[in-house]
Amino acid sequence: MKRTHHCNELRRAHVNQIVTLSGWVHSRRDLGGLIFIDIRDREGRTQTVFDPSDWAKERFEQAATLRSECVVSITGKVRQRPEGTNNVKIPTGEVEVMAQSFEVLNLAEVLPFPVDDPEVASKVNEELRLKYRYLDLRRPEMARNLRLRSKVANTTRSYMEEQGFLEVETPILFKSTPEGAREFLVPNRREPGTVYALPQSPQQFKQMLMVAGVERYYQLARCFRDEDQRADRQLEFTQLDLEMSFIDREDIYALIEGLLQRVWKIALNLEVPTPFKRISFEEALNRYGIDKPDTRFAMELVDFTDDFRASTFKVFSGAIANGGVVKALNAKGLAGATQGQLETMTEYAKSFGAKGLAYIKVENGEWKSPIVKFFNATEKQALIAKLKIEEGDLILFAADQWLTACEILGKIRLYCADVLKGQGKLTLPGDQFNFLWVIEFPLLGFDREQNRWYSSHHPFTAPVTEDIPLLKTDPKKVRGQHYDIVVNGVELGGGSIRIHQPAVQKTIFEELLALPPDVVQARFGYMLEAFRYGAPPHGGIALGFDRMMAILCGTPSIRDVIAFPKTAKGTCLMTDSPSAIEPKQLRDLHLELKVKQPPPASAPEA
RNA sequence: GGGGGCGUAGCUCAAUUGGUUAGAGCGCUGCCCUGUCACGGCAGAGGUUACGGGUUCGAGCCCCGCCGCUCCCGCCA
Repeated sequence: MKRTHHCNELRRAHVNQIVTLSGWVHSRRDLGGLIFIDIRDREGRTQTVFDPSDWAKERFEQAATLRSECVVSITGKVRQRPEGTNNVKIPTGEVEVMAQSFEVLNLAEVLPFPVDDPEVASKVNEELRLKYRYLDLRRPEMARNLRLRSKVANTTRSYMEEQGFLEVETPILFKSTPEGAREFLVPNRREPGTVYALPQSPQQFKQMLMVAGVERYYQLARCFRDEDQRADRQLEFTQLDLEMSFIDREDIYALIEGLLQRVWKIALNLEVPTPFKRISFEEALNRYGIDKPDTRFAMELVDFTDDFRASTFKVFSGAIANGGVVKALNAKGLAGATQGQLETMTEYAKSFGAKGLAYIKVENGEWKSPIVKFFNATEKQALIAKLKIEEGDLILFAADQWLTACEILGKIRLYCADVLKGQGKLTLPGDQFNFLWVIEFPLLGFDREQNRWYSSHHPFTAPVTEDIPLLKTDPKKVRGQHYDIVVNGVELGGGSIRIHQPAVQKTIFEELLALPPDVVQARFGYMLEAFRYGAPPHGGIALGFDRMMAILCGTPSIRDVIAFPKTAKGTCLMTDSPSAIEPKQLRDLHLELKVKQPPPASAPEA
């Protein structure tokens, strides 16, 4: 019996046809005389009916033994359901299949957790879901995520092809470039002591493709970073990686806006307006305290540096005298914050090196605060005017160096938003997507501990042309031609116009990043050489594909959009990897273990 | 590397200040049931309270350790 239709296909138009459905027993309702078996496949489910008058007693009893998740083929005649028995919850609910014959293709033991009940299944311990991922993926919600991912990948590829991009695969076995994220290393059997590294991104290869004259490259590229994980970070993840020649930033903006517009239309049937808003790094920090602002709610930071420059409150005026700033935000309606909530916010402030967190609770027409007694009338008036203070508000202050003060309040702003959401005072519509380009990042940051400059993005980012003279005089002021695409507070991706002149690249490596020439030669020599043979101006971007899918699927964790994700500790609970290896494998690789090797999985526990 | 949360039946969860035989719903097994779709009814089985110690007359509960999952900070050019 070969299947003739899938389980989401039959409608009234199919009535009287003989059909065969194949799939899993989703549920069985045995009424004694009459048995209903819902058969489920990837597409949906269909009700089949076993009527004893159609069957030999023995065969009918066999049908009664079919239980959840057995794999079956059922053949029968499609008919309209009797009056009043339609199931409006499923698309096939107007018809049913009167079973005439069935074949059990495989039995199923009782599952470790239910896959047929979304309410229960969505709450199942993730450890169990990961161990039995093949069952977890049977759940319609997870299957939907996989399907949407495939659809979006497909949409992305068509769009990129339409735009003249070539999909090119780059190596997974790459070389170690120990700047940046920790890498996964692969020992080389052929030359003891040497290793490959798995790429953190195809960055260098895609730039070489530009030198190669590919002009427009893209790839759904697997990337690897051996860092600790998060809900939105896995050891291996997928990026839409692309690079273009003979373009400027505007071309990238337009390309990505077009792509996201199409993806959102196809995945969610939503019209995304373009062009996206743009905000400079500096403005993002000033207003939201973070370089990936969630602009769906305001609660913006307000500057009070000028108002408190001469204040008798030394915590504020002192910070300003030290070259710092005073900033505040108004958490509207949060005057009732608990002691614990205030402590959490104070901890945020302290984690940035602040001594504490100044606040004002506006309750019963009164300003309740340990610091308000230090404020004079003018200062109070400035607060009321700029923060629009009203009954029930909670005002929070940061007085510190500019970046630190912004970041403290940025954290607190997000925390307050979470609290307000929990109290139902802030509601963000599920179909609101605030896309935003964050631009004009500083090209370099300064590491006080190591007393050296580092690239805030990566060392291939081109400076803004008019800032190039500042490279040697005031590196801190140099802006990079870098851009991040942000949606609802999530960094969806980032990229830049790259350096294509060997001299500029060399200056960055050797003079600013202070890499010794021999190190530069060993790591990047081939790039510098390549740039000498006619490198076109070029730039690109990479979008976190898993993150984008998580947003589209409405889930907080990228694990829900990756078929076989790893745990926070980097293990695969289904296959039990990583695992110990045989001594012979170590010998082949010329490796010796300094730690006691864990016992092979088959050995009994010691 | 650090901080928080969780771990009780196959699953989801209860269990008063530390006090009787650790309960419920779902699932499972058996019987009954011809229009169910969260089918219904009756009966039943199912527990090393993650694991190892400790305190106590007595520990699911308190303490120490350890394992696992998870969230966050650091980290992620």
